Amino acid sequence: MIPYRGDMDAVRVALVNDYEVVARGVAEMLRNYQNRIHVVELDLNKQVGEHVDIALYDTFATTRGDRSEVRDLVSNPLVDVVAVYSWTLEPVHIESAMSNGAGGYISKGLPAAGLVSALETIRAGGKQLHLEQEDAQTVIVGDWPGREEGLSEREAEILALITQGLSNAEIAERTYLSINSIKTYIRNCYRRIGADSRTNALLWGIEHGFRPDRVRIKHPEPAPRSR
Amino acid sequence: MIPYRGDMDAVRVALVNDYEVVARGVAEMLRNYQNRIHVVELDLNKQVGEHVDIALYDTFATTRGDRSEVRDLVSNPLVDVVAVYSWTLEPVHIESAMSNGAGGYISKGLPAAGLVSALETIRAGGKQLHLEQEDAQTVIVGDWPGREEGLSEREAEILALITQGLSNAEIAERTYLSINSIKTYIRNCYRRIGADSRTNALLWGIEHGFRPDRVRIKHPEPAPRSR
DNA sequence: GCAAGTTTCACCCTTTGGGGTGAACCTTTG
DNA sequence: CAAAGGTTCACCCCAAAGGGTGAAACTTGC
Repeated sequence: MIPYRGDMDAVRVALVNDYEVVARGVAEMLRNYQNRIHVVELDLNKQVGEHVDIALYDTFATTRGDRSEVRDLVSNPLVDVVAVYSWTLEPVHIESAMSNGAGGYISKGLPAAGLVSALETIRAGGKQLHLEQEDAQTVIVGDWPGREEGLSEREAEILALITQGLSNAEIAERTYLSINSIKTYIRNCYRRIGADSRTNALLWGIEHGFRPDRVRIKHPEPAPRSR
Repeated sequence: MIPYRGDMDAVRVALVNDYEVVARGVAEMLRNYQNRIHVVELDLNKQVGEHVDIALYDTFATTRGDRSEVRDLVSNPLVDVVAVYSWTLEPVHIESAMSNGAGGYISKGLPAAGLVSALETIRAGGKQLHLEQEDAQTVIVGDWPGREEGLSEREAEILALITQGLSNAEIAERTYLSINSIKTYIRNCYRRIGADSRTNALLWGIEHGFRPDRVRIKHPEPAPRSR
């Protein structure tokens, strides 16, 4: 009845992040596992537009700070399970995501095989948390804006949040880091890209792919005034 | 020999400013004087690409801070005379422009008729400085980005320079104003557009036409780093 | 093992930005 | 004439940003 048995068993996964290069990087990681993971295209609005077993939500530079993405994904009837994919592994953050309805939490530190295994396990209703790799395999990392320019993923994330217009305090809150860590990243980031001010860094970011592909930038609405 | 006597006498003028809406605003002012002023289109690079009697250089939010635009225009063999069009009328600034090769200086406070008259006079080799209107005519102002959103021209100029990535000190220097004036304008500007930070104002500016149409934004070059 | 890179954080100090108040002058509008 | 708006500036004070130094833990590559 079904032409391909492999496709029938493959986990249907939507990769969700506002930076296409990030989603593409994850897709690239999964390329060698096409018989086990079927990456589903998002619709024109970058939404999950067809049924998927798992929406894999990458937390890189989230454009909303209230974790509402997870709740939105959970409430999408086309999504069976939402799995959060993040470097942040503290229990308080994991709990927060789960309480928002996530059905899985996967560390970005896992190698591709571990990610695949985690997705399959979650789809099958098994263990939800996949935080550590189980053997010493080489971790193949994904992709992010600014990587070609020499930015680490964390540096890139901070710059992306600057490019969204967030203050240092807001970035610290968004990333669960200390303000001091943020300042350190900013310092390093400016040094790398040759910026000497926030506005210049922001403009550099806009020119180098740091603008989210979904335009949900935090900035003020116009204030009309009669003149 | 010449089909239209009017066109033969009309002053050929190129309107030069990095914000198209500004140039368009001036062109609109001159619309009722088409028999006396022929506005010449710029080429695809926004350069003066054909012979003109006068290049009218509007100083709104100049994207270069060293007055090199005037010198560049002066050295363009297609340009007979460069006239600076500005609100700034202090002798020191006028002298600076003239010493850079400008052959005229016109106040933006002149009504359209005064501007037309000034252009004709300059083209004819007469008086170079046209700083005050000679009678109480209604001043029809030009246009600038953000005008529809309720920004005054000065507020818009400051925001445009913020959007170019300049610091307050740099803006003060560029506009010949005190740092305190800049801060006042910024305050008022933020209130009008509903911004609470520079980065948000910058992002607003980008979304609302404050990006120069010629991409000569002051921002850093990439700093490549081997990784 | 060592060096370099990444991540995270503290602390010190300076610079830049931002909100407020007040004031003067000019122009336009009612 | 008065009010409103635009332009310009001073001054006060605080917040946010930014540069520096140091340190710890971990990972990766030589």
